[in-house]
Amino acid sequence: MQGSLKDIFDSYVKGGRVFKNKETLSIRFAPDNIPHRDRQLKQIGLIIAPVLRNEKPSNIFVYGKTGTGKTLVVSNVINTLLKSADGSDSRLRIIYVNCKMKKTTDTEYRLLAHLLSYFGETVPYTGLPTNELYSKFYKYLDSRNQNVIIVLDEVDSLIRKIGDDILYNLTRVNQELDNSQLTIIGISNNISFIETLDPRVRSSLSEEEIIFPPYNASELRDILTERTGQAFSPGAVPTGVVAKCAALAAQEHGDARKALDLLRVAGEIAERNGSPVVEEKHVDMAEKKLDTDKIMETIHSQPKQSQAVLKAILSLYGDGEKNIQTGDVYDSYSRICRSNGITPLTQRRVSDLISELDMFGVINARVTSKGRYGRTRVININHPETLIRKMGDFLVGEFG
DNA sequence: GTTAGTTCAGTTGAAAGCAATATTATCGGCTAC
DNA sequence: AGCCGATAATATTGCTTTCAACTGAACTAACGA
Repeated sequence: MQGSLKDIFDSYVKGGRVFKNKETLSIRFAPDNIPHRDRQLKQIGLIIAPVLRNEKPSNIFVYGKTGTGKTLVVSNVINTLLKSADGSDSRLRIIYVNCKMKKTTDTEYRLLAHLLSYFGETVPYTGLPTNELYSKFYKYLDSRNQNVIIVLDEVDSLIRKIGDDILYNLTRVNQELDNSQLTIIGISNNISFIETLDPRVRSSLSEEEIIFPPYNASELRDILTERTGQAFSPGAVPTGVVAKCAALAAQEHGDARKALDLLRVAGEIAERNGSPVVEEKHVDMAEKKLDTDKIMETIHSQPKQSQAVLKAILSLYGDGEKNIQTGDVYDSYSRICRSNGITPLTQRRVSDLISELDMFGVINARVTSKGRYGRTRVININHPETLIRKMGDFLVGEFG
């Protein structure tokens, strides 16, 4: 009792110091304990354990939606494995590649170059035929007796870009090697992704499949509770707030990442407002802020043309137009292009851009048949006024 | 009142054009023998 | 001779445009009761 009273005084003295260690809420932070993932952890561990005896484990294919702890669990297993292997003489090599990182791995060549660089082999940035890299890679693997595990995080985006040839080649590497062994762990967000693969690749890559189901609200609550202990000052986060974050994130396919973001941003807001305690209204504000940030970010990263289309839509919306149609947008858009010295695209393309903006959730568009008066997309914007104004301000900056 | 056709205003899919990059092939110069 | 880097030649992308078939309900006209 006295301890907690002291805590309250302490935090009061520090002037609404909500966080103790904010780092622990970041995505990059790897906690030692991963609640509700014991089963997966054990499964992967069991499958992969044979490497310690220099035997080849099965290839593993891991899938589950974003924020279900796939990467976390896999990297946890890997680290523990490396620690256990430290003493023994098994020649264990683990390579982790995040295929989403555009720069390093957007072609077969780049990926191989990346893998080779793990072996200390530098290859020219460009200029060598891809086959050369393969044989180099094989040679390197085979040059010494070793057990190599390659973790391909977000393989689905890799395959979408460069096809499944590379997986085919990698999975059959073992037949070519005499001394070494290669195991592949593929991690994917997309569950249906495995079905798009070549059957041969599919069977060898997914010798073992591990599924990460979404967290439900109470599991999320456990995760958050665990992290709040590390991240926040004692007593700064009431259980109601944790529950609220968990519930909000559970609505969105149980994304733990989102739950943590909510909590972190809510904490930041509380701190900024000088409140020593995170309140539920801060969570609401945090959710709005996250939404806004996400949309503003997508807008920022849109190409000029797409921004111009959005500008056209917004200016129609600003004129009080309800039920904006593609034709109107196109007129307004070509006006904007003319006054800004941009060459306008065809209506065909603009139509696609509109549906893209819809997919991103920036606007809301759906095709409606207006009977005798044709068929078109009806566009509206379902955002709070503040966000719309923010969008408008940004686009005025771009297009005057 | 029902039914069968029309019609509009784009939507959607496929194919092809085009410019920017990436990958391969080729060549001349340089080094080591 | 063999290797290296530079450059030319070729292939691959990513974004657009062109062409053309398709859509679905409001509107119309004809139908039958």
